[in-house]
Amino acid sequence: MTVTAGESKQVVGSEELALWHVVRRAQARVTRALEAELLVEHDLALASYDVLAQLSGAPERRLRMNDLAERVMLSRSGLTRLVDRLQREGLVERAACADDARGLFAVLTDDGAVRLAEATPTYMRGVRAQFLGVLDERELRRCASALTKLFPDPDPDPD
Amino acid sequence: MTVTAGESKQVVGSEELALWHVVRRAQARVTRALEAELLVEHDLALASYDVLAQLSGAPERRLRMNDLAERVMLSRSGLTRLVDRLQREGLVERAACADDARGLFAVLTDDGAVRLAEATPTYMRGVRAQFLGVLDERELRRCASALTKLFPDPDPDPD
DNA sequence: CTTAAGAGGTTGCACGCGCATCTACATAGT
DNA sequence: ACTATGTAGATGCGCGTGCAACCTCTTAAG
Repeated sequence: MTVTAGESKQVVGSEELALWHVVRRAQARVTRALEAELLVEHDLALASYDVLAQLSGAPERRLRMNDLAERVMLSRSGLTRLVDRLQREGLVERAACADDARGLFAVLTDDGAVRLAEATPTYMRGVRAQFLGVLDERELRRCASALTKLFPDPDPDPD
Repeated sequence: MTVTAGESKQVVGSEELALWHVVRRAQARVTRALEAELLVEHDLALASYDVLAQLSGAPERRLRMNDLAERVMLSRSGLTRLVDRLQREGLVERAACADDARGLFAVLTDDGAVRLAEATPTYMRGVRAQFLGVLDERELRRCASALTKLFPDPDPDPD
């Protein structure tokens, strides 16, 4: 701990903290833009898009609720409600699990697949426009590899 | 648009999208950890910490509500409520603005400064542990510079 | 001075989320 | 078989947040 816990200003690894702040700002910015675009153009929240995308990339287009919750970074209860909504819209179904009687699958319906396909270009465009437009490829690759060291992503990246 | 909006799998600039996903995961992960630590150790939400930090770095330890809202990436109404809470805790005060009768300053109190000083080591430690521990300096600097191009940060970085 | 347009902040409202709790099932341990 | 511990999901509840509407003050236009 290189910190003195002083009155109000201390300097410690400012570059590292700067990166963290930049990441926060970037995330917030892109998330907002993406959310708004998806909502107006496809009436689809970003979290919903995430769910559909994960299911789409999964074998048999189905995932256990628990699994899915982890992948979309939601609490179990949060996912329960979200899947409720998506089910009401007919984009997702629940299916019992043969191996485990208490388990449930969230299954992407055909309608869900269609909505996902419709929304994906918007998603792509949003990310590229908001997030990547300015960066060149080498820098992107460096950032990705650097950050990936820390967070080995469990998603097979269905995009 | 290099996207065909196909059935379920299309590939387009996978590195760029991968970076975006990594950033999202990183942000979520660190945010959660930070929030939890600050909450248990200092009974302070991350958003509250942000407000205190911004005020601490501002001249006269005060900022216009509008300004502050933008810096901490909250809507005006969101900030109104947050400052309400902080004011109830005595960490922040509201002060009228001489130049503009409808304007208000949020002002960091001494108690607020103390709480911030107490919490800052936890914040630092959390960021370093969760976010930076694995990365080496050069990579960090590259990421920072790359991302900063996109998001020129308005914060004077009070840390 | 009067009016119109706009910006700063706050309030009503609804929504999405997490935590704690609960039920149902699973898997030991005896 | 019986009990205990743990896991998968769902529900009650409270909280924080954004959007739209509102009020107040400012600024420009006539």
